[in-house]
Amino acid sequence: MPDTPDMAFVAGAIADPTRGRMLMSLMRGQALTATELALDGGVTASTASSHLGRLMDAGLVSVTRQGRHRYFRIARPEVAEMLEGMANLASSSGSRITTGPRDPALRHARVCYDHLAGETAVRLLVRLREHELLIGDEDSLALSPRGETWAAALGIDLPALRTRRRILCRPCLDWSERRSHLAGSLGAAILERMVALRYVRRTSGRAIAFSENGARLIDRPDTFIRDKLVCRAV
Amino acid sequence: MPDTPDMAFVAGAIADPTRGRMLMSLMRGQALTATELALDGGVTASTASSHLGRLMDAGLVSVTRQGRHRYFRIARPEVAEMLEGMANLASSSGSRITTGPRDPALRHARVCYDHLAGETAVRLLVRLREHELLIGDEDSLALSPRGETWAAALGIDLPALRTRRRILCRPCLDWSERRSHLAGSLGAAILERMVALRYVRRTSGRAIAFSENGARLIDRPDTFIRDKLVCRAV
DNA sequence: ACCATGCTTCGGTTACCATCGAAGTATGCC
DNA sequence: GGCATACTTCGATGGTAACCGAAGCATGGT
Repeated sequence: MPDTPDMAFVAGAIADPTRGRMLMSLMRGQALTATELALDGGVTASTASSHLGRLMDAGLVSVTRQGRHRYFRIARPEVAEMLEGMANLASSSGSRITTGPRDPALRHARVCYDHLAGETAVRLLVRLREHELLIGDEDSLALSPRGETWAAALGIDLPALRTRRRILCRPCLDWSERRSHLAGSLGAAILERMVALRYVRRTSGRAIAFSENGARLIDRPDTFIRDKLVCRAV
Repeated sequence: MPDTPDMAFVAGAIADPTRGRMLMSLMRGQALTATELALDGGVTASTASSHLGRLMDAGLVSVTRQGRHRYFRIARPEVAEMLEGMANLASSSGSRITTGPRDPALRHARVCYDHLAGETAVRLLVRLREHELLIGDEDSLALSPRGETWAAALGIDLPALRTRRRILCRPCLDWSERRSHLAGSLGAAILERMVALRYVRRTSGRAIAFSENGARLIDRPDTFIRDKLVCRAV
């Protein structure tokens, strides 16, 4: 366990309502400009600039410059995971009222940093386990050999994922559904491939919409991919 | 993702060096009195009392009264996991110098909230995977059928563990070794059993010492348990 | 060159928080 | 009952941080 001063410093970066709102906006997985973050945070540009400096000092966000625009992102997946953990904790410490987004579209499907969240994401995990593409309990997941074939067929480079020091199959508690969906590097890769294949697209804001193929992949991940392979073989 | 004010409030509870030190002391897994925490935090009793109130308000610690003593603990395993994540993040954001405890005894074996940490804990995970008691990558673990038998033989009630909403096999980055050891409800249960069997005992502070049986369990988890079973069958 | 836009820096104001000593309350021991 | 210990509450003090408007700098468009 490392030094506490550093931990308090990192926690301090999160411990302000304005910076918290900024981080939540960034947790949608998209880069945002300083002006956008000022709006989301509800402060002026000068205040936002100061806050963004604090977040960068703490290593929570990184910046890319493009002309006069400054684009900010969550710095690393580990940051997103820690923020998820803290947000879940914060939520569960309070009342028992329904938590998570109120907007039905967001409850249905949204992005949680870099992977699918919402009802459809929970259902996808259920289906993957029913088809024995993922094995183990909901709290202890691993890809089966069949799952490896499935992921490769979807176009996911598993060896590349495994070179990264990041959990492959990480259950993430979906607070709106109070069940888990799939996070980790595999969860991120699945979303990435679905975007690339145009099986999903972002609607305004944070919700996600599925194409017909995307909906079928969610519902019948095994047979959907098998049908695709058969079509290619013919 | 829940509301940001709650997250900022929780982060704010951690965002003070004194409270950070208190939390780190509690991360050793033992209950501590207010006076002990005042000493560890380096403040007077009145300051400590105020800080402990803040930590309780945030749901990070809980208190048990026994006569005039107040015993504080980390409130829930989820809190410990979030603190681990944040501490690891804080450490990795900085320099590349060697992190983790300097004390060789602590590097060798210590408790990280409720499970074994240190060189021996990393070695145990390696051995469990070599013997195919745990399968999957270091970043994606699950118990094998052989592993289920092994855990039951050690005296671990797996069905009971599985009723809990908590990850069974969770890799936890051991910062002193920069490799993973086993956390999660199984990691906690293994330590609990080893304590009950007197295979390990706490030394002063945070380090842990192994009995001969404990050392053999770490080195040869499979054959050690098999030998034990054979002895019982004779 | 001029103007607009995005963003940063500066300086001032206000509110909040961490600290402690003193006093108070509850518990335990003799 | 008296004293010691553990801990909490109160009030005062000092320091820090969040906020903003104004000014300044860099980039882009005409």
